[in-house]
Amino acid sequence: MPKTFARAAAPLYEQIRQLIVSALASGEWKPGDALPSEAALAQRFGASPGTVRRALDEMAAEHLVERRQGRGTFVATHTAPRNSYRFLRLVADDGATGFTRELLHCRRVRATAETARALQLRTAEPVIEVRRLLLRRERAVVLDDLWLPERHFEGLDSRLINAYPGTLYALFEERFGVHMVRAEEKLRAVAAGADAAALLGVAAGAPLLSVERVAYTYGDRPVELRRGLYHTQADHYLNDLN
Amino acid sequence: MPKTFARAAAPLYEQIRQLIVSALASGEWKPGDALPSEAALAQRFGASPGTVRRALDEMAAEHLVERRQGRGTFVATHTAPRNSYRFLRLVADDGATGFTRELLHCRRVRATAETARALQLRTAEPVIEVRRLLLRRERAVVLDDLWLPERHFEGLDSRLINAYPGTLYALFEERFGVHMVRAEEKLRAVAAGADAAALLGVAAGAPLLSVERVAYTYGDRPVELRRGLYHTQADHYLNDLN
DNA sequence: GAGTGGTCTAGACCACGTA
DNA sequence: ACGTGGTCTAGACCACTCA
Repeated sequence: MPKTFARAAAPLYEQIRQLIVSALASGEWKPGDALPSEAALAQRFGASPGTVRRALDEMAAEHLVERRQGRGTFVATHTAPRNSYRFLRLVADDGATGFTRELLHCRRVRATAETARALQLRTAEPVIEVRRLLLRRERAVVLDDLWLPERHFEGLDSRLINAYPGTLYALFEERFGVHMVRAEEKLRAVAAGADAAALLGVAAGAPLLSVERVAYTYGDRPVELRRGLYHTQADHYLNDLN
Repeated sequence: MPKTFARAAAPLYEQIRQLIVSALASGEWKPGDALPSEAALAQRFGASPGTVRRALDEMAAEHLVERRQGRGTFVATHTAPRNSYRFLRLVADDGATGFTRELLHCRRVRATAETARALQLRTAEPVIEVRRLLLRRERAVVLDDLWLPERHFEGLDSRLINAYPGTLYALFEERFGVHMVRAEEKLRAVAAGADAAALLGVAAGAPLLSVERVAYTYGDRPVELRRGLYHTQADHYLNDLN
């Protein structure tokens, strides 16, 4: 193998990582699928197994793939029960987890300037707006508003959401081939408006935790804007810093 | 017949990682110090350089050490400017960062039951209580209350805090040998009480972001409880999910 | 038993920082 | 020129899963 070539380029393991990410983005392997073995990938990319291993280890650390000894390397999926609430940091004070869902509406609207900016769309491009509640023990704790670019979610409607047993991200992945990879959240304390107060069963003006999320799919492309209002009376947003 | 033996030993790189952490905890190398080279550590632990490298890479991922090509591996320190706000996720909406500080008080008190539980102390053990403000552009945005076990922070007082130019965590590390490694935060939206409202310049009852933090030093030992109230009018708590 | 990822080793060479 | 970490390779052996 040639060893010396002007290296302004990324290291080989990083190039391989990006090639595998591209393959994931193109749908060559879908969430839940097994990737080829390390040896096969090494062959395909003309690198040593150790180098491919390093690329896969980094992807596992980013939750792009999941490695299971004796079985293989699998594309990460929101379908797996363990990943159901990967992006939802709200836990009950007593440690309870899990929610029931109540869809309020799902409709086609035009992107506001702000939504367009967050999703890198043009203003007034069609987006799908979803509003729903998350409940714990019959009590609403989260009011979520979502905006999704219609061109990635053609056909998404109330019937589809209500018929699907899993989480929204699992639905997006299964029905629309959009897998969420990471997200950025901005948190604030706000006073409840009249409508939110009514839906969450609190007084108008009560403090709520506002969570604005932009979620990204492969290649850092933003595909969801979400604004959540969390009622943090008996729940809290748990965050590990390191 | 499945062979079910007691417990498999941890892998060698993990054992080595723990040995190095113990050395850090014992103060063999202090924050900012250079560790011995990989080769020297390999010699010391009787392992191959590759195994030591893996241990160090994992420690670098946890921000326990910092690796610099050509220079060496260094114990992570809160003294470095880059780490000044490692645990403070509040950023201005315009992206500005950095604060000025105003100490309100620093005094010796007895641990409440709740504080004792968080810090794994006995109730009524002596702790040091610190209250301070963080300001951005002359405006108070954070009201912080801290509780520290006195046995780890003997001699901490207002004079010391006011005389020290860096962050509290840098002070703790330099003067008391307590280096913060990670933290857990619980976030809620709350209504401002009278005193907090006055200090932060908001109306009583205004929504504030409550941040309860427990910070840990080497070996997952809790050494600080902190309750922050963040005024999130022109600032937000930024969090990356992956 | 065959195939997978996990651990551990050994060594070559490169890039970087310092003296 | 030297010592450091960074990359890449090659191969042995172990642990786990499944047919």
